[in-house]
Amino acid sequence: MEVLLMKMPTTDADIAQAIACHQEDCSPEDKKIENRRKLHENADLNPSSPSHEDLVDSKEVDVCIKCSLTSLIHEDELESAKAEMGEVMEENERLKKMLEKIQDNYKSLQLSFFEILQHGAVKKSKCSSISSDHNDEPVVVEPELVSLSLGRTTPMESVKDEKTTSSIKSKDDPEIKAGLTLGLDSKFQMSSPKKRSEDQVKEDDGAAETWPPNKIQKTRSRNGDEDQQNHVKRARVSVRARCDAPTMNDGCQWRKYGQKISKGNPCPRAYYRCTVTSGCPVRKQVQRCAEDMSILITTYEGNHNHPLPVSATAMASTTSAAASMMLSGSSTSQPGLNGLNFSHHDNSTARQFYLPNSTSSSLSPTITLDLTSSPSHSPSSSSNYFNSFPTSFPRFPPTSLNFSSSESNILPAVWGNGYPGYGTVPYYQTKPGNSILGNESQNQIYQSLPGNNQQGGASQQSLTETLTKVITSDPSFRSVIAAAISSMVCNSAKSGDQTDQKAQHFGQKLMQAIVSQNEKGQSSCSSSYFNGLASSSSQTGSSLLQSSLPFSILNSAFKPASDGKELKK
DNA sequence: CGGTTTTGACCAGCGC
DNA sequence: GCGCTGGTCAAAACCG
Repeated sequence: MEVLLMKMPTTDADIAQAIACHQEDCSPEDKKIENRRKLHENADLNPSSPSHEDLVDSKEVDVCIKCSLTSLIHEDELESAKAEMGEVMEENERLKKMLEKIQDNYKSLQLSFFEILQHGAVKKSKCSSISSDHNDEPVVVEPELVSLSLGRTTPMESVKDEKTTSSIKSKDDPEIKAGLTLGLDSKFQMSSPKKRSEDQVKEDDGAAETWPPNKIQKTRSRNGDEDQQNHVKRARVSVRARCDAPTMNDGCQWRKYGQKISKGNPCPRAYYRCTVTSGCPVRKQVQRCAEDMSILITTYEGNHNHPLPVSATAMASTTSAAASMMLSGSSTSQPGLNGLNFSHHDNSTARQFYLPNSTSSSLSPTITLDLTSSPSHSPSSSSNYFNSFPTSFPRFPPTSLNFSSSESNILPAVWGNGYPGYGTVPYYQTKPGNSILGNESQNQIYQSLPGNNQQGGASQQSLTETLTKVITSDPSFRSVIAAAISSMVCNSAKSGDQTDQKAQHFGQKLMQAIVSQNEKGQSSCSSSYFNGLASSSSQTGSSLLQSSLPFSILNSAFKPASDGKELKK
């Protein structure tokens, strides 16, 4: 956003300069035309002048007409450019104010966050002593003790994770264990109880926080099973997107460290490691879909331990929020508990578009974000994803969210763009435990998703209302939706046809509502609110996203502890 | 020359 | 125990 603001002219002088530059940029041919236009303008002013009488040749007349038209076009262009500049300036001012608000709020929230962390550290000691005294009772995990880590792990957070998981260890229900250690770096307690107790501390200061240097890693992987334990327990987020490039440009820097032909797919799977910082534990696997080579399946694993480039935040927030949603779903994956009726499906369903069926993937919780719109390739993505639970599924079944765009199949612009450098906005943190969707929300999601809309021609307004309820009811889902909408909006901005522009406007309104929602902290938002925004913005969603996402997630980090309590139900 | 990619080897987990 | 498979390592090759 800063880059955008820098480039935008803010004064009339800037506009004049920009216009001058525009004129200077004209080709020599344009300049000739411009000179001739001026010549003929003079001639028009003095019709009786000899030069005008010389224009008897029809060709000359034609040229004159052409020049006049050209001059008109140029004037129109200038005027429209000026008008655009004016609009851009207004937009610029709005964005500046928005940015200031966001920065202020971010600072205050950051302060609050660290305060809570400090309080949590004090409470942890109390809590541990209490838990040791009351081993029979389930340990109540304080809201502050739930990991706020999503995407980026700070040492303080990792300490929290450690404490959290250690507190959870005393719980009997393994599902709840998994669910309460939320976050992308959540450590699913997949190992046997014996191993767990021994490895717990090692894991938490190990790869889950920062990937050890290669030599250390090698030593560790050769000597022990810490790494295996870690990678087994990490949540994975798989993103399906149409992409012609060998790999999606998601804004991060990756280094390929391996390639493997996997069973069932002729396309090799490539293994990448994040190289933004040397110790970043994030890895991703990239593989083309066996059934549709145009679909790229990118599976992310781990948390970035560094600030992300602006262009990477959309993907990171999406995957993080999705992971947290999925993990919280895992915690309540028993149908009888909350009737969770979306996103889980068994491996057989997942294999329709080929998901890794490896030993580790069957153990790792995996969520799939389907950003393609290929019902023919993945019927499950539009229907089965949100169907009832399978009667049996692996312990951590792949989980899917379908954000298919009905019109745009191309890769979201946010991910397809270049690498604009690091933003000033640090990677956001959230309280993943908040991501549990209530039944109502899930049903609303179910009903509002394109593939599941019973009334195909439902009005946009009702859809908006439904989305609004869903979004406002769950902060984490806000971020997911915002990122998904952003991707669609960006697609629309690229293609630029009329239908897409409608979708673009809708996305902008929705995202502005999300931003506003976060600013006001309201619990509901009427559809009239969206309507009021109908003509308020001409900005593309990508920039809005940058402002909205951190906000929504930060808000979610401070959602009252009621969500955490819901977890246990 | 430093960073990245390629590629064969190695290791661990799982199923039979 | 053996074979299969996925994931990772590390030396060599490649590239800017």
